[in-house]
Amino acid sequence: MTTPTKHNVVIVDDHLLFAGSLEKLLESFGEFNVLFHAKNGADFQQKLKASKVQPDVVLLDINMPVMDGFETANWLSSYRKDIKVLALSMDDDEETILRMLRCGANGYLLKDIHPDKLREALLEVMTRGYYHSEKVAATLLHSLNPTQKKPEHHLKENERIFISLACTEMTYKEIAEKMNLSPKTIDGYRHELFTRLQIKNRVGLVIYALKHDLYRIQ
Amino acid sequence: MTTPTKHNVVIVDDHLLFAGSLEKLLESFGEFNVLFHAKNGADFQQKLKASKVQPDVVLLDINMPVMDGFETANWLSSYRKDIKVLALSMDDDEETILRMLRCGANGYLLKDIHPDKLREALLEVMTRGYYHSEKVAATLLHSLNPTQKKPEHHLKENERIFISLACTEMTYKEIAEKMNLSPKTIDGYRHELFTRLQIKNRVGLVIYALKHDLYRIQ
DNA sequence: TCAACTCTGAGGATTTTCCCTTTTTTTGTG
DNA sequence: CACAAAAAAAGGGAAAATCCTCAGAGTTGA
Repeated sequence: MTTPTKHNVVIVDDHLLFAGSLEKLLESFGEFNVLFHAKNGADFQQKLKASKVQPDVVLLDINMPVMDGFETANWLSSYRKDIKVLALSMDDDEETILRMLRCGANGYLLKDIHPDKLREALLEVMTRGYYHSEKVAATLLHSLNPTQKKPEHHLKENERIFISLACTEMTYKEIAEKMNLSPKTIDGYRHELFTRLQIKNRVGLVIYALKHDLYRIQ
Repeated sequence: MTTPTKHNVVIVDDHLLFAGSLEKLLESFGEFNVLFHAKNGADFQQKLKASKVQPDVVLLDINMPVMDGFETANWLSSYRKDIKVLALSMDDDEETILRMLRCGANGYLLKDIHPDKLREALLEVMTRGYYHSEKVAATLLHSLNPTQKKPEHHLKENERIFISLACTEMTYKEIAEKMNLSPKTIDGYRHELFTRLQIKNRVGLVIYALKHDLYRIQ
């Protein structure tokens, strides 16, 4: 696959040295043309609006002053969806990766990758629309499997039932009827659970239930 | 990149005709060797345990009798994690795709793709560990952005704050203090919201908040 | 058999929540 | 400024939730 015209790239990074050398690297590949640099999101917004040529891809650092990568990606994805965003970061924790992707990044690259990977990622993000390294792909898949939150406190069957009913708009009296128990027994359940789970009121119970998957919204 | 030995593939699909032609296709690529066929998950289990050579990749149909693709992938990912699973299906709905990935599939292919894509997917799933078509990648990303459940009821800033505080174990009096308002004002907020959102008590408020992403667990 | 334990539930007190109505204060606008 | 609308606050009262202590009925196990 040959490309007649070069792909236009913009680099947004507050570290001049890094941005500069990144440009050299990109140009050494021969397929890319760096339109301009920006030192943060706000700077990027300005320069992008002023630029006659629009970039195909933006290499976006996450940690920046003034307007960070999250904000910038968010803005760009509403401003021009066709411009691809490749996030660059030192950070490989799930939280950050997912947050960046949620903000509309089309790919996520760790800064410590081999230069060839960068080329691969850039090309892929343009042809395929996305690129994710093994690490990121794994993270994505992992995020699908919400870590099994097992209730550490051993709950009896009736307690389980009571908790899920407590997550509805029923009063305790109604819950008692539904469970064919005296309201006073329900009173006892509640008190026991409050003590055992170290919570103070029904809201705490609802939050506990949701955290431990004893009740599901919708 | 050349491969000295061929990659071993197993096909699990109840449609003999499809499985047979798939084998021919794979062998026409020259890089793959089909170890055996199985007509469902149970059949696959048996044959895998009996086989001396272990496959590198399993092409797994989803819709099968006896033991479907979900179950099979699930089992395989606990039995032998190093055997890659490439799911094959006619189904392109988000639900199915995500479910299959959750069951441990390393890739998801629609049956109506171009044969070349199959080859690409097989090679990629072995080298990279995963493969996802544009459609699937888009689905994955989409699943990150839980469809914006926008509060249909327009909420004022203070109402928003109040709601999220109501999701904690604070009493209304404490919430009032935190918001620098009289408890009676909070009383008013609550009553107004109960009426407007058609809920009966604080639990209803918590549930509403969670549904509409005004409060997040953890 | 008897002590220990669990489940159930009663009595009674206090606090919090919930509801309805009215007043005061703040805010926005011509 | 003046006036209307919105927001904040208050009073009073009923219902629900919360917090104690205690007791009987059944089960279990040494």
